[in-house]
Amino acid sequence: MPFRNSVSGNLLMSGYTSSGHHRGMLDSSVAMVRRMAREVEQWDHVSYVVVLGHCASMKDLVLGDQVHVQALKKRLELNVYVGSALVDMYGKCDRAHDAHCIFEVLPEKNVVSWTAVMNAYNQKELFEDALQLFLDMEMEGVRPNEFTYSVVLNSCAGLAALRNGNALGACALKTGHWRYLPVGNALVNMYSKSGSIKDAWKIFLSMPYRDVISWNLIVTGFAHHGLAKEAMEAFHYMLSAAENPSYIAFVGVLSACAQLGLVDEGFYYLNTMMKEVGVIPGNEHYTCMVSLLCRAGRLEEAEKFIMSNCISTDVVAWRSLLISCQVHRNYDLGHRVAEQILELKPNDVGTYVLLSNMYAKANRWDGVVKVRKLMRDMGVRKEPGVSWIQVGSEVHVFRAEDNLHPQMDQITEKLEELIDQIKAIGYIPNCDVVLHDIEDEQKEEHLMYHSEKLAVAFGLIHTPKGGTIHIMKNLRICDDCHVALKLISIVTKRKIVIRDAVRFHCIEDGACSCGDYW
DNA sequence: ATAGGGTTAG
Repeated sequence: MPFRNSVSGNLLMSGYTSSGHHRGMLDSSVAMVRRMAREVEQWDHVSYVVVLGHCASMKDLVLGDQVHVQALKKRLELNVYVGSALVDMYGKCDRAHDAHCIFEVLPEKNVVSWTAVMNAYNQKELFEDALQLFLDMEMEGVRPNEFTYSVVLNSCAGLAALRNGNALGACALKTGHWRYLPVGNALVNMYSKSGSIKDAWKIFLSMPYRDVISWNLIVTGFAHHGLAKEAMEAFHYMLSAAENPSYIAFVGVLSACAQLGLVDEGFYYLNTMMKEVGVIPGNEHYTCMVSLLCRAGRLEEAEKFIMSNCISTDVVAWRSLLISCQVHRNYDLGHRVAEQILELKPNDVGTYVLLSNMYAKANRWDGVVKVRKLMRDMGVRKEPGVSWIQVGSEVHVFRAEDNLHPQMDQITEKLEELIDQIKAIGYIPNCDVVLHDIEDEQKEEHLMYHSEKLAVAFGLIHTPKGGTIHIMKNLRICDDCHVALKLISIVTKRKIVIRDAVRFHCIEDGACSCGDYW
């Protein structure tokens, strides 16, 4: 999943058993509906729970709604079992709001009801709300069990809320819930997505059992952190543990190779996958190969690779090439690729922004204006850049040129001080990316107020000396911020971990783990 | 008898 999820504001902090009279109920939904109409008079609350479980696993909202109506007629919707099953069904059918409404009116809520509604929010990527529900549940005195832990750890992973995740991890350790495989996996996932790959690895090693998901998580975790060697080692460790190498693990290894431009290794794994392991490569793998070739500067080969590997209709693969055209300043190919993408997906915001940035880099201001007009005509708007940082039990959110934060004066002052300090050791604002925010006016100070710079300044004020600063961002970090953050890591002697839309940048002593290519 | 949980490219 791309790390695009954002946060909203300052908060925080079945199956069917074929026994008895249920036999044969699940032949098909149509048959079910008919049968329901015939037999519904005889249903008790257990029947409802079983049928709703079926609707949930089949994501059959049509049937689910009908069962709901019948349950209302019989006044069974307030039964804690039926109610929880309804919450779960609506959650799984992507109707978090309905799930929450049913949950709200339940007179008796147990840990299952709470877990089901939290899960419904996770499904919708409303991780902040899910986490808040967990806190509410604790206030009500309902004790979490292993199911709850794995769900709420997932919310933390989605928010990259390391502090909450850590606290929950400590509880899971104390209560022993961490021994359950899904909880262990959720912990590995949470640490990895929150920027603490070392802790993810620690948990992974201490897990009493591992399954293919544990292995996939650790391989892709290393990959996201740009630790290609470790990803490959984990992959081979996986093989030696007699775990079948999976489709997903290969995605991890290939993306690790792509990040470091290890062309030979990448092709070696692609061949191994097809010829020795018998896993059929999919779009994900081919896209990794495209970015691998791009990373090595072999753009024309990358283009040929897309055309000859059945992914010529895959926007992600083309966009990977487009980004690379911008990085390598190959504007002719870039234009061709942008046209290609817009033919496939005329409203693709990212493509317009990249195109405009390419024009800006080439000082083609006429082109920039043209793209802006085109965007307006097409009615596409750039997604605003948002960065956030967790300090204490609160998440603080910054938008580019945000002046909404109550401590904005102090933050600006700190930032100006930092900019002066890094200018003294060679920082020159990089105007290429002034138009990163294409909707905005072309003012110099835009660079200075990119959301990640604000978040770092805030982090420096509010975290203990020498502590690592963890920042999350919904878009990819821009060139100028990347340079600035590297220099800030020198003058402040701080480690800065920033997770952007696609990967982690671990910045320390003036160097970044991405090797300045992303 | 009956309800709830984990992984995938950019």
